[in-house]
Amino acid sequence: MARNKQYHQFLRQCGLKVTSTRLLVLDVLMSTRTALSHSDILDKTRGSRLDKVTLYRTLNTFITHGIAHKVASEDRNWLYALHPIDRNNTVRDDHAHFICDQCERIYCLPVQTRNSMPAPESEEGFVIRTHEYRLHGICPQCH
Amino acid sequence: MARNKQYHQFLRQCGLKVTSTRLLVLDVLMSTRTALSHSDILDKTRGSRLDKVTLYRTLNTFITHGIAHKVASEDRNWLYALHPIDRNNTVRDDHAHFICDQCERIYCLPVQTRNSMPAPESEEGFVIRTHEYRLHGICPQCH
DNA sequence: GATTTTATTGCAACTTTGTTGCATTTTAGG
DNA sequence: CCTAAAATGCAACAAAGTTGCAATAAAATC
Ligand SMILES: [Mn+2]
Ligand SMILES: [Mn+2]
Ligand SMILES: [Zn+2]
Ligand SMILES: [Zn+2]
Repeated sequence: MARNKQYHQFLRQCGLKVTSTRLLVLDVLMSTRTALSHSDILDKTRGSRLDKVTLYRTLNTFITHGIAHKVASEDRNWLYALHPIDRNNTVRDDHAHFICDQCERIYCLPVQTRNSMPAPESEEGFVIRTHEYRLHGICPQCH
Repeated sequence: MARNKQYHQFLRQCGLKVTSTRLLVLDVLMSTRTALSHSDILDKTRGSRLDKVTLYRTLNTFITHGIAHKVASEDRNWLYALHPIDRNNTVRDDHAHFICDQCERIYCLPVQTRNSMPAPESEEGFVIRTHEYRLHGICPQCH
């Protein structure tokens, strides 16, 4: 409940009205290391009669306001996560998505940026603007 | 129709029965540069009364037999493509997916392998086995 | 070439994920 | 406290994909 004040301030900074739904969803997303699906979040908020449509809209609002982003899971639905934050509290938009082949959880991991971006091989006319690294393997939980 | 003989041989090599559906889908996938969705393929085969379930099953068969692979599109559904083939006719499983931000087409592009894989930064316990590069930008068609 | 075996196909019904329209409620600011 | 604007809940809908089952087509054996 001390958190709530911080979340409140944070939402207002983002130009959003503060609602109980937004505080709730923000808290769920804050308290996980892995990206969560819409139904994961619904499960974690059982008892708070949060409507599924409202949750979809809340997540989209978070995305359009730069609070969260979504990642496609291996079984074709969206997982949502807050933007990873650096040691110096700045948002890292250059990060990788680690997909555990065993538990299927997806983690947003900071990666070493010294690696150069893979360039298309002898292909002309492809102009790269952004990129996403998806890493597959085994996560610490499943090791 | 000269192609059909090649496809026929190819399917048998893969341990699959030769059916008109498989020949048809193989031909569609052969004759495109970009990954296609289930409904793209249905559209391109209109007139051949190919059932949607049969198409899903055919695509999955191609995947489990190493003929094709699927890529998640930006709007959360699967696009299917044959494995890209090298100059020396060997399958490249190390390639990038180029997503055009304008036309939303996805291309499988060979990439220079000299770039090292991005390693997780100071994170322990993540064992990377494979990876996928997703590159966003503008494709030659939309340039 | 006909027969048998086995895999593939088509259809209907269903599930899961996500969207739209609209009436009601909540928020923020004066 | 009052008001305008935004957020919410509900019902109905749409798209993507799956399951079970009976009918059909491929290929192996004779
Ligand atoms: Mn991420
Ligand atoms: Mn590919
Ligand atoms: Zn795991
Ligand atoms: Zn394009």
